Amino acid sequence: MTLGAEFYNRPVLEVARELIGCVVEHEGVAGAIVETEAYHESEPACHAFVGLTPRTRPLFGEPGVAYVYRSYGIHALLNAVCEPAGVGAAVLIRALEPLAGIESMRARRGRTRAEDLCSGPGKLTQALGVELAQNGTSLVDGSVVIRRGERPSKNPVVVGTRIGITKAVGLRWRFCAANNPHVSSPAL
DNA sequence: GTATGGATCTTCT
DNA sequence: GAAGATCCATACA
Repeated sequence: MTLGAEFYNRPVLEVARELIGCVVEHEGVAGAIVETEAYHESEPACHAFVGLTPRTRPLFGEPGVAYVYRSYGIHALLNAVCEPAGVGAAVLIRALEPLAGIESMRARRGRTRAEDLCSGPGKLTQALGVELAQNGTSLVDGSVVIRRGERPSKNPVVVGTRIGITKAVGLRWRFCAANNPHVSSPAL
């Protein structure tokens, strides 16, 4: 059961919280989301804050679409576009707990420990095989899909401050599964 | 165990 | 030309 576009067509903070425990899948490789961050055009840490550019165009597009961009020249970061078309908002997927296709993840990552496969936004895209080519593709019926998790209420969610940014540092817009070894960094 | 620098792309100054 | 929503290998304590 994949999440429909209506799931993403809501306030980005709600979507970010509810994505915890959901499953991301790409070409048979899958992982449960254990950490997300919300970004919205109303705050300066969001790429959409500067307005619509060729790079940020997917952020302002239809909800339920993937926004993949390159960070620090090397890493691809995976976001899920939220809120109605015209509003620049997205949820950054920061960490996964490996569920399926773990051997593929290991082969792509060159790591063996499960905690090293998806415990960071640049790592999980590499583990899943997601690249800039997926930018703008649908998360509802595209090659990368997000579906409802099998363990709905078993994931207590902790709120914290976002990581690796210099603007709007104080907003507590990071959500992660409590006591999960696969998060990139424990919440405050 | 902590610290530092390299990789390398898009955008803005 | 510099900085950024990062990760990893290497160098030292």
